[in-house]
Amino acid sequence: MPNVPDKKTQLRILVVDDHPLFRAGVVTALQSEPDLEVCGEANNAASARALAAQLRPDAAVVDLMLQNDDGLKLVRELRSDLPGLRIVVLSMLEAAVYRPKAMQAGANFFVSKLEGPAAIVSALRQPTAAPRSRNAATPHELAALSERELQVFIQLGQGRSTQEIAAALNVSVKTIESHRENIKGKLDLPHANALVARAALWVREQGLAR
Amino acid sequence: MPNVPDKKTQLRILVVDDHPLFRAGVVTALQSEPDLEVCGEANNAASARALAAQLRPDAAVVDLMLQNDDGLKLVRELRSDLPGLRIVVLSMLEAAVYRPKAMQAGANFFVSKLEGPAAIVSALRQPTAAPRSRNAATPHELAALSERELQVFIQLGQGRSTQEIAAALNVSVKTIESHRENIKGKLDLPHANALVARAALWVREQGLAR
DNA sequence: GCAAAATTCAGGGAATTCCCGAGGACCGGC
DNA sequence: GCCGGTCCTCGGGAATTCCCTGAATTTTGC
Repeated sequence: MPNVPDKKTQLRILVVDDHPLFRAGVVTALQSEPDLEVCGEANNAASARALAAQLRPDAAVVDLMLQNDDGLKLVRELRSDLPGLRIVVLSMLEAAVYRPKAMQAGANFFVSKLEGPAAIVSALRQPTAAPRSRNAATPHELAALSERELQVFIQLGQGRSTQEIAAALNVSVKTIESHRENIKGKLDLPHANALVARAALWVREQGLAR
Repeated sequence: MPNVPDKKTQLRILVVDDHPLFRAGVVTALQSEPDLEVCGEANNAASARALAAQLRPDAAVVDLMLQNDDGLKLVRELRSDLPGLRIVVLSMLEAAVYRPKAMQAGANFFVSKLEGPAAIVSALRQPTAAPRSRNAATPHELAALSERELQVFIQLGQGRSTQEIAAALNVSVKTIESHRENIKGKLDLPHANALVARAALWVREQGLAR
């Protein structure tokens, strides 16, 4: 029943997102384009890699915030597994912070979820930009934070104690203390209270609040 | 052109979500059900209220995390505007935390975005659970704080250290420590980080920042 | 493969937090 | 006028955190 366009020009796409509703939205949007074909869907990193290896799609649309996995790590792995893969990263979070990280991890495009389906379709059709790591302008002040530091920063903003964070991340309290110090350095914050207050506001803006 | 089922049994639904992709997913899912009809879409609180007033839908599907607006506030307003409206709240965030908040704000159902489209459809078809809006208000959870405690609380929220606050108020550090302890007791906060984070959010809401 | 960055943690003194207690001021009620 | 309650102010002291230095290991970037 479905029309079968020229297979040479049809892009086969893998969609990775752990939110069923959101994934459905993406798939619907892509399926309505005749030159795009969703060849697989995954809701976690492991099945994404497995499907990618098996299906060898032309492109992958990957959500950064996977429930149990690290989206950036998945991007790196996919880039390593299939160097020619066109990777479009989606993220709910602030583009200024995560675009550089995503691009550096090997993504070809970054689309905010605030943008519409057209942005994804457009990205998929773009002549493949090299996985340029050179991030464009205005790096957000928090872009300087590493992934781990961001995790700690978020939990601080949620009002958790150093001890609680250490327990949650399964590392020593000393490690969290180090992260706190590094974050303070990168954000130029004078002491603990300023750090927590700053983190709380950011977390609120990002909708990550308790 | 469109099929026109029995108007008595067809539910007219307003979809509110600021993420175009996500909204598309929801709309697609609902439109595929013959007894449901999406009569309007909004991407912010203001247009949601306007559309609700104009279209008078039977139900609304509302995302809790709107970029520039407060989803809970919108739910309260919709409940107040159209007491008979069936409100289904969607949220990316932790259900255990936000379900009670949403229900108290006047929602009839709460669906996690981790659940599929079926959960929304199912919720819309449920016999309406009482809205039990018994909210009235949360006048000032901070009303219990004394004048002095409020001063300390505000400065904590502005990211100042105990020492800085003591200097600013011309009292001993020990005094500020006491105030901190009393505030923690009154607001039922477990430790310093929770206190500062809480204060930072309140200070921002009141426009007292920096 | 090498340099840089990230992540992990230790040691240890300084500082803060946290709990217990307490004295004087103020205020409304009996 | 006495009494109970709250407020504001501090002290002692143990527990905890902060903060700085240093460092080993792993990961990432050319």
